Amino acid sequence: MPKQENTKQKIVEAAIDLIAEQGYKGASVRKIARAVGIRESAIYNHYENKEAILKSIIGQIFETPFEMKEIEEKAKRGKPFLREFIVAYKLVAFDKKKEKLFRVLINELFQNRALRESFLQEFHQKDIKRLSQAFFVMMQEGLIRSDDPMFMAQEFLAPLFYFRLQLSLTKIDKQSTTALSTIFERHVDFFWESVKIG
Amino acid sequence: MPKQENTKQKIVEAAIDLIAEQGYKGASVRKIARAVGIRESAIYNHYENKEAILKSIIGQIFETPFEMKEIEEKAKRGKPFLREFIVAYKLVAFDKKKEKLFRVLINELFQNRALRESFLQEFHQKDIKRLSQAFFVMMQEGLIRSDDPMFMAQEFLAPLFYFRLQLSLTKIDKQSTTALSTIFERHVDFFWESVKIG
DNA sequence: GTCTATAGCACGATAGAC
DNA sequence: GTCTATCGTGCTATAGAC
Repeated sequence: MPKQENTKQKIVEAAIDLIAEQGYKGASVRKIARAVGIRESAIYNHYENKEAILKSIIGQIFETPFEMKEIEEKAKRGKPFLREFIVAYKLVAFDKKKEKLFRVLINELFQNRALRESFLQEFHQKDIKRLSQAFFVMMQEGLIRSDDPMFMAQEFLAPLFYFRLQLSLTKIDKQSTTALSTIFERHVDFFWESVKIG
Repeated sequence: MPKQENTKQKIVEAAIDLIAEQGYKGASVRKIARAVGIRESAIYNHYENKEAILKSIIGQIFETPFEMKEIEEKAKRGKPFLREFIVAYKLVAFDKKKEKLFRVLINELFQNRALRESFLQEFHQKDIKRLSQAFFVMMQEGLIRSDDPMFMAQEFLAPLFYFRLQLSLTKIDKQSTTALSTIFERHVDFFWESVKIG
């Protein structure tokens, strides 16, 4: 890997750290350069301007963290599918890098239209679609009660987002996250109890 | 009301508008003064500094929007209690001023420790406590299945927050909110179906 | 690809006249 | 209580030497 790419990556990593902590406006080119160990002007050899760095970061936020194959097949098992989903979700929520990107997301959600649209489309719709497919299968199999699969997917997903936010907020102040460590599994249990048949 | 208080209020209103739109760092004293129709220096006759304005706004975010009296009595009716709760919640979510304050909250959640703590304690805990009380009564009355009332309250509340965020994001880009207008009521229906007995 | 130097502007805040 | 004027700082970005 050439030296250029190394510095470019260092810049974006430093920017993620700073934007997660202080927001886009607080993450000045000066501070980013200082964190990387170069001068401000050198930044512009790698990115056209400050906004280009943000764009590159936004791209990373919505990189699919995990693929789920054979949804229809796995969904037939019912609750184990949800457990598997939650394991993947937790992996993302507790991942250090992904957590930083989550903070960037929240920080800039109301400032950046492209971010908003990606959030509503990628972040939200993609999971909703996948889950509603699974719930549809479960309904057909008679595992869960009949309802609108899309809405059921929303109901399953929405608390996860909230718990993830709580986790992030708790972590930033270095408070104990033990109360939150099992909350994702409890959610699956509660939800399954809510929709299962028999 | 003296003229002083009038200007002071204008300042904080302008600040809310600007912070909701551009964040705390984007809402410069210059811009606030311009919106009020005075010079920057005049701001400092009403607030010690910029941060003092923010503090005053943060106080407003957590002013209790609605009291709920006779929780225990109302909870005995079961679903109608949840409906009443959701009506109050919707009133807040769709209120213009409260929606601006919600944006301020999200914008500065990771930047301001006092805001974070108030969010976790006031915003979250207060509703949780109230709801878990109600669910406890409903369990005693045999209206809903037995479970941890606190967790059930979380499960009821978490989607509301997510839907409120979705609503705010949709409104900011002036997209249609019709799909979201009934989502709160649907949530109550879904939830009640999930926990009711018989 | 990094440096020094600098342009040009916006920021928060203060001093002092009225 | 508001004004004009100003200070010192930090900001994004560019020019040009090495």
